[in-house]
Amino acid sequence: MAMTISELAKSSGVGVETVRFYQRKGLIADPRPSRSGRAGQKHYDVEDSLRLRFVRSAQAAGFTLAEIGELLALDAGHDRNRAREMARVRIEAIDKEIQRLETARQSLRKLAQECAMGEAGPCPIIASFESSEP
Amino acid sequence: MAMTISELAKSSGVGVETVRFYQRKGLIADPRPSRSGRAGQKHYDVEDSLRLRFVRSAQAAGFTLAEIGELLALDAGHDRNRAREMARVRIEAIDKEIQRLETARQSLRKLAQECAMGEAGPCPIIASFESSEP
DNA sequence: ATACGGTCCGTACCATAGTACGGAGTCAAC
DNA sequence: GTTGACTCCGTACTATGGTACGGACCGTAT
Repeated sequence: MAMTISELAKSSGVGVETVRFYQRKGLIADPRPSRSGRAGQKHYDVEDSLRLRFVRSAQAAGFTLAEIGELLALDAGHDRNRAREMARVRIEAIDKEIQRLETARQSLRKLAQECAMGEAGPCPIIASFESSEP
Repeated sequence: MAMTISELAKSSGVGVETVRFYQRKGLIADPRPSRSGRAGQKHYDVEDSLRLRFVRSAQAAGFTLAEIGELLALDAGHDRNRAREMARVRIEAIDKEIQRLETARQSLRKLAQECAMGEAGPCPIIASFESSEP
């Protein structure tokens, strides 16, 4: 059950330094000095591993580390309403971002296509800022 | 036609400091000492404004400032193939990102829904890392 | 003539999310 | 009894994209 920091890191697909960074940020539990292991070393268990995985997946959902810290605090206080609210806000932000990316994608595709046909003149991908030269 | 730096900044919706920052990065043309204006001051024109707008829209498409610098250099060398290639790569990256966001959105929505119905137990948004507590 | 607003330039600082480094300790094997 | 692997801890550094600050200067209005 007990893991060293490098085992924990490997089990969650992050680096040792990243684990320590999250520790400093309070995102994973304060490591407990091990009773049964080497003096001065900490040990971690499956709970820590799952918590670390939660951090990574919350990050993938676009939460910042600060927000993830808040989610963890909310959980400690059993504040489900606030957690749901945060999820809602994040979903809205994701939707906006998807919209923005799709717009960018469209215009980029259009420009690339214009650029592909016709070798004359400046590339339209870049030309926009040249269109009013003397 | 000639503008001061603050007029240029305003015309493109950025701050004066940001204009100078882009200048240092070589993203907008070296300002020319003004002939007709105040001694020691630079002036800018519509071309600069368009260039600044190009930087902002390329940024919106997800290009980094370094890539934008490359695009501008390519334009100077009339290298349309490379510009098209960069656009293609960027479109692929955008597609991947949209996919990633849609996945994140789905799982977040699912979690929020699970959280909404049923007040018992820990919030599923956060609970994942608690599921194996003793 | 001096205060005000604007500019120039260099440098420092901010947030975000890590990554690296150096010194010290500890354990196990050889 | 020393080497190697691993850990701890603090601090520093990285990249990205800005943002702010302080001193100097310039021109105009009062």
